[in-house]
Parts: sequence; C-alpha cells; structure tokens
Amino acid sequence: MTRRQEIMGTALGLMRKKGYLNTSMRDIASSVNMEAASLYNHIKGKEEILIDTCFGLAETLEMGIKEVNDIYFNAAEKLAMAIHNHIQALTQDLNASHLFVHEWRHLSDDKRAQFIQRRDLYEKEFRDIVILGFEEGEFKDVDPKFATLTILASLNWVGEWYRPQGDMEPKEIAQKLTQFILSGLQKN
Amino acid sequence: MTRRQEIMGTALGLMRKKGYLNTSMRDIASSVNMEAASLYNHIKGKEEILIDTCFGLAETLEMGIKEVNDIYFNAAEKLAMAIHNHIQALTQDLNASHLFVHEWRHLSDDKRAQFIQRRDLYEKEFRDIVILGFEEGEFKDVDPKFATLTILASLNWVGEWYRPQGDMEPKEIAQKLTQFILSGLQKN
DNA sequence: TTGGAAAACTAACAAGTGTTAGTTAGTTTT
DNA sequence: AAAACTAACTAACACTTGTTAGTTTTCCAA
Repeated sequence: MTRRQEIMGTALGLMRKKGYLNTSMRDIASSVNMEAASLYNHIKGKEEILIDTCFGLAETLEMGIKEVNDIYFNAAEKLAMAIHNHIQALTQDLNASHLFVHEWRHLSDDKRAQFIQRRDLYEKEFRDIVILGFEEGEFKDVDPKFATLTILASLNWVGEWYRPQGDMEPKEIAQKLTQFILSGLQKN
Repeated sequence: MTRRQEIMGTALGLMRKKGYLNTSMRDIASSVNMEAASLYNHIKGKEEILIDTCFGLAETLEMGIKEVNDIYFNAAEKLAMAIHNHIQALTQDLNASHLFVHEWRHLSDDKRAQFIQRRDLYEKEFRDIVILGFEEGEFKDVDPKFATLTILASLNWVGEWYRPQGDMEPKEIAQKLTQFILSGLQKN
C-alpha cells in the first residue's frame, strides 16, 4: 500500500463520516500523522480526492453495464445483472460510494458537468433495458424515465444502510432488489 | 411575508443549490440585500435554519403517518395513503426537502441525535404497515426492514428529479409509486 | 412631533481554509 | 563521492467563516 493510497483511503473515510466540505486537509493529515502541507507531495489537492473517486466509480459502473449489454439478451436478465453489478460496485467501497452518490455536487464546474454527462449516460443504459422489456411485451407500460429513477434510487440508497459485517451480503441484496423491482415491472 | 420568512426562504434556496456548508451567512445576506450581521436581528444563527427546517418537515411527516393510522385499516390502503402524504410533504418545498434528506448530518451532535430518533420512529411506522400487510396475508413474506428502506429510498429520491412545472404532479407521482411498490409487495 | 423599538449598519474578532514557498533529512541513482 | 529524488517539515499567505459589540437609521404609535 503506497502512501498515496493510504492518504486516499483515510480521506474517504473522513469524508463519508463528516462530509467532503467539512473535512479539512489538516484533518486528513493528522489522521495519517503528517502535516497538511506534506499531503501535497502525494496528491495535487483536495479536489483530486473527489475527482479520482467519482470518476473511478463511474468507470466501474460503466464497465458493469457494458458487460451486461454484451452478454445478455432479454430485459429481465439484463436488469438482474445490471442491478447485481451496481450493488457490487457500490458495496465494494462504501466511502467511495458516498462521495459518488452525494458529494459530486462539489466538483468544480467543468468536472461536475462531465460527471453529470456520464451519469446521465449510465442512467440511459438502464432506461433502455426497461424500454426493451416493454418492447418484448414482458414489462408493463410504465413511464421508463420514472421507473429508471425509482430503481436507481433504491440501488443508490443501499449505501446508506448496508453494513459489511451485517446479516445481508451484496449478492443477497441484489437478488432481493431484483425480485422486488421485477415484480413491479413484469406483467405477471 | 415577514422578513424572517424571506430570509429563511432565500437561505433554503441557496442551500439546496450549493449545499448547507457551502452557503455562508454573507451569501444569504447579499441575496436579501443586507449585511451578514443584520441577519442576526431575525434569526439566532446559521444552524437555526437547519434545525427549523429539518424538524418542521419531520413534524409534517409525523402528522401524515398519524393520520393514516387513524383513518385506514388495511395495509394496502395505509401504504397508499402514507406514500401520498410523504410525496405531498416533500414536493411542497423542495428546498426544505433537500435539507431534510441530505443536510441533517450537519446538525450539532444533540440535535442530530434527536433527529435520527424521530426519523427512525417514522421509519418504524412505515415498517409496521408492511408487517401488517404480511399478517393480513396480503403481502409476500419479504424482509420488512429491507422493504421499508427500499420504499423510503424511492420516495425520498423524488426530490432529486421532481420539477414543479414538469409533466408530473405530486398526486400522479404518488399514485405511480404506489402501484409500483404494491405490485412488488402484494401476492397477486 | 417625539419616544422607542425594530432593523439596518460598520468594524472587528478568533478561528479555520486550501495552498505555496523554502528547507531539511534520508535514500537512491549516477 | 556527487547528484538527484522522495517525503517530511515549518512558516506563512490571503481569504473566508460565524458571530458579537456598538452605533445609526427607519418607522410607527402615542
């Protein structure tokens, strides 16, 4: 584990607990037993933590949905796999997920614009699955935009209550969510 | 409209757009054309804005669920009405909702503890409806905790995408959510 | 018209912000 | 042995933060 990774990990933990804006470079520094100025030997600045985390997780999620579209063909299977991949990515690192879901707003203007664009694209891939299910005649004639936002809300909120040593594993969560969501979508 | 209400409303708007921590008393002041120090003739301090908003909305929601338990008897009807009331409360003031859903973390320690307690209580009332539905034999044997968190996630996320002048009214949103959620819960 | 409260102002404080500059000790490479 | 690199340090800068004290202006009721 490099010093940089140690700093990043510690910073993410603090930022999840106290919020990005409320976490100072001095907070991070003292958590890794150094002075704030020394952090700049390892990272460019505070925003780099946010940028790397948000865009890193974005890439993971994008790869996940791409994989789904490569392998599966019918909507129900696609949706199940997309949910599974999403939950896996989010529960992998809850600290990073917190930044991704909640703190991306504090990216600087241009980075935020990029982030929103990628987020919208990911959302569109999800929506296309819902539309496909309707075209297959398998899903109810729901408003796809509405359904997708509701689904993603459920998925993203998992980061708020999932506990790694709790009584539910990511795989199980994904399975229950899939069941819950599919029975809301499918005709029978 | 009193000056205090004007300040509160303006502050809430800024805080939704930029975040609570990122909104300074000077930001608020200049938005209502006065100096930061003058705000203190109308409000006790910055945190009062957060406290009043979070606990105000909490009370509205509590009244909503109480009403539901007073009037209805079967779980499906209860859930439908609870969802309706919840959506009505959240969409009523999106700025306030943002503080309620996202920024309560930044309450001072004791206030935050109070808030969490009331939030858990509200969540429990929702969960009891799910449990009732199972006891009635109407709902599937789902994990009530899991189901409730998923439902509330969908409801709370509405504040992220709902637009007052958009093509969907709160009543319609509540109705679609109810349909979506009930078909995920009910046996047939 | 005047007295007094309400509401604005200016000025300042003490603390904290991210970041830069310059330096130093220790290690690695040439 | 000399040079270069790494990673830490101290000190400081320029700015922002919420808030208080003290003062002046505004405005309405008597």
